[in-house]
Amino acid sequence: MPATQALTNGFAKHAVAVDVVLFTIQGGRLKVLLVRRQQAPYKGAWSLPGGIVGAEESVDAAALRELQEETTISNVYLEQLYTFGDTDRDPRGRVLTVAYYALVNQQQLELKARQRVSEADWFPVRRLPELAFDHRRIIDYALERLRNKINYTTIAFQLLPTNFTLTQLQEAYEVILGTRVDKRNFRRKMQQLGILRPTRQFRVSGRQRPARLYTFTAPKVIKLQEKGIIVPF
Amino acid sequence: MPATQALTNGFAKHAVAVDVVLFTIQGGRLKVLLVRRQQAPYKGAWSLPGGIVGAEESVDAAALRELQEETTISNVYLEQLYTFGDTDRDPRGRVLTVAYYALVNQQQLELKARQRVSEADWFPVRRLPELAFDHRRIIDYALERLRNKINYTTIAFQLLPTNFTLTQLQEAYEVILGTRVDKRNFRRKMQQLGILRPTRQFRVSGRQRPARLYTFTAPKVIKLQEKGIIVPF
DNA sequence: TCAAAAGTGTTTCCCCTACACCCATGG
DNA sequence: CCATGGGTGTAGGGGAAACACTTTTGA
Repeated sequence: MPATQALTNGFAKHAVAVDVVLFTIQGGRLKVLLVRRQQAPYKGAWSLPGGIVGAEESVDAAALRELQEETTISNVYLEQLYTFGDTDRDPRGRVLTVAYYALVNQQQLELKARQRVSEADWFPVRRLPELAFDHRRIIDYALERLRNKINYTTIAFQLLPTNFTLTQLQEAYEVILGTRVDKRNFRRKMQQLGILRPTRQFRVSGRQRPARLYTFTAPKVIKLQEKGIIVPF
Repeated sequence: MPATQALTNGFAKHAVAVDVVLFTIQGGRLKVLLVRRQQAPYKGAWSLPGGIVGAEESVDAAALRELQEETTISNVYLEQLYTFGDTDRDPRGRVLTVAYYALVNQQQLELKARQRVSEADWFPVRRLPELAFDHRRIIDYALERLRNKINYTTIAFQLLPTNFTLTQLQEAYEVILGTRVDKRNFRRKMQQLGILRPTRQFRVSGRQRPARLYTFTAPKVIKLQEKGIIVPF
């Protein structure tokens, strides 16, 4: 018997799923992508995009695959959240799920709408419909993680286009934290962090003064170990 | 066909394990519990306590069970860490593992030694032996989580006996963070947090002035949302 | 000229930090 | 009386918070 078989015989095996909480900011609200279930249980209910992990597929790869089945987005920020392993999560029987969350910006979103097959839509996190399984709990958990992490990392930039105004950036923080932020303090702190580069472009919207566009200099999401915490203002 | 069967037929199923990083403080060092593997692969190598999740067992319950197979500890602080889902972690084939970490104090430890069957021992996190699988990585991850979380929660108390001196508490922080801490600042900050209650007891050790014993007032691990961050001093 | 958002500095206060000596006890 | 850890206060600096007016543009 090959060594490969030693463990896989005689031990319990489990159905393992992935579920992805995909966040974006749209119309000044934080939203999540939900898909309508085509089969029982919870047929017709809204649920998180997700599915079963393949036999020879890594869990991370499965999460990415599910995301790409629902969208045409690439280069998404995707992070593992938590594994929900209670025995009674799924009425059909024992299904573990490894939850992820992901962040995209509206530019990336435009691509998506054309390609969708099954019904999917964006819902404000403060106005969620009834959800299948324990997906409401998973979203709550994702939101908590996002709120914490925005304070000491640069994930907020994942929700913005490549070029953005400082007001857009501030709105991202406000929408996620659910609080107002002082404009002058916010701008000073952001500029002190040294992760913004001003461009020579401006964004005109209506009849106000045009706003300067900035880009994010760091190539990836980074941890801010300086005291550059954003939270209370 | 009952609904229970709908999903469990025709889909990939996976072996799912739990692994637990059990920390304690002993002799002024942060240590983890390791057990010697009895079978191939990695036979004879040190590894984290852990095992396969049963068919009808929740993942949390499995982690707790593994802990109790190795120790007689109850009321342990146990927290899920991360799910390692690469396809090549285990040479026998595909095995997912859900990693946990746990914290115990020396009082609880004394109970343990009598009951152990298989070989197990405590190793300083800075002097780990060669480890089976990707367990080294799991320990590193657990340590990182612990170092972060000690700054904004009260988990450090899980490593101390019910009554402890302020010096013991400070040593716990120093051992975990790997840095020295200013005694006066530490004591002031801890007392300001309002989570310590002085007892009327003192601990005598040798020929010095006896140290007052304190207890932790909060019933559970709590988040410190005040600015009571502990880190830099 | 008006509406609407962009952009900009200063002061106050509190918290973090650095730092050194006396106390109580057992041997 | 001496060695050992227990226990205590203060002064200075820096970052966070509060706060309001001018600028630029299109209509």
